Amino acid sequence: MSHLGYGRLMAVDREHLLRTAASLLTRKSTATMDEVARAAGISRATLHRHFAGRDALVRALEELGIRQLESALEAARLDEGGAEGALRRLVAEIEPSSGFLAFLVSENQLFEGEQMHPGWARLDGRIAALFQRGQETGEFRIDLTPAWLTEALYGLVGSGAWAIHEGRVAAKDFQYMIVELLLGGARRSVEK
Amino acid sequence: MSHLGYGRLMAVDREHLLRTAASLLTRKSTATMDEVARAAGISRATLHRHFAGRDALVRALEELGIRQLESALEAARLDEGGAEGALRRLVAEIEPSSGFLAFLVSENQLFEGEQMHPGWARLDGRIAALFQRGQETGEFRIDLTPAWLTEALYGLVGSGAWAIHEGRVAAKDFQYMIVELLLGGARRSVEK
DNA sequence: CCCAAATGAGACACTGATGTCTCATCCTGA
DNA sequence: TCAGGATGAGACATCAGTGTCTCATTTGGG
Repeated sequence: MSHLGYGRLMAVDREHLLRTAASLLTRKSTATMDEVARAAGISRATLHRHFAGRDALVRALEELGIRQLESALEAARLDEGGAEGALRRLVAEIEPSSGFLAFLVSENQLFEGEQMHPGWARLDGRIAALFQRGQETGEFRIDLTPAWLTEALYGLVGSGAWAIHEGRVAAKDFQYMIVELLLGGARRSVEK
Repeated sequence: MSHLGYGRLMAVDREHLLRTAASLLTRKSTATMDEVARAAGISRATLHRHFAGRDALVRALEELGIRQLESALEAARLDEGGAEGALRRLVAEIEPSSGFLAFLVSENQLFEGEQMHPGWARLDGRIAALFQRGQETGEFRIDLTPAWLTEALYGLVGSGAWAIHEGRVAAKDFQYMIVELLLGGARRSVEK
């Protein structure tokens, strides 16, 4: 018998379907429902049976992205050790999802007006809290607000993913580029 | 008689029309041709008489954005004085166009595959040259490539514009936030 | 082996946006 | 004043994508 949506026959793996859709839409944000279905190796009819429409699909992808970012935060153990080390771990954990997250951010801007998923606010808060902790321990400067540093992190992650995608920088430098710029800036400091 | 597109009667000011469209699309990137026309106070038919289609309009807007950014580069006098000062002037000059440029960047990503306007490459080169000059004078660190610093600048400008639009940070802090983060980073340095 | 669930393929209507066209009207310069 | 260019309003066809539906087929558990 079925409990909650899981019948006896499970030909399509919803999670795998979502990840395939995420991968495709990361590359081509305007992909059609038909293209998404084909990419996942299923028919458009079946795709519609799992997600009422494009909107529902994007919403589900949004939750996937939130889960991925939450996992990254967990894995980075933001509360442990120095704030700088925590930030380095965070960027490293975010990297695999960076392209997908950039897609979701651009989609979110389109949802403007409608209420956004509360998960983003929670995540923003946790990242901002990391910056604030760094400020309180004296590691980070206090004239840049945690909110701005959080936004800047998103922006740099997006720029990094894009720059790599365009071949302007090497993929292996992702982490270093972002963390070094975010932490140290472009200015050549004296004590280095 | 008319020479090249400029007839005797010029009821619609093409430049003003473009700026109105830019303003609207900056706020609502999915705006319809009809909405663009209404925003400019003209009919859809007239809009089509000036721009063959949505694509042509976006292309024209792209050139407007390139012109604006070029003007910003000129006004910032990138070759004068220290690289840091030049960068501060550049960000200040870019600020008024930041939202519009962010729109164009997102549109450009959609044009992926087709050849992009050569103006962007020229601008990228000029900005990258500024960072390189800073590296050669010893002002900037050399472990972050000019190409990455250029991308990072775009990303931070976009994040700044977005953060202000969302009300997460104050508009008056735009310049300071971006330049300080880009130059000095979040880390609290010793000599400050 | 059998049945029910799940899927694939395709037809269909609907929608929103686009691009084209016509015609009446307005405006401006000569 | 007048002629021609420019505009506004609207009709129209087109197109792509979406959402719904049906029906035949496949699949896998009991």
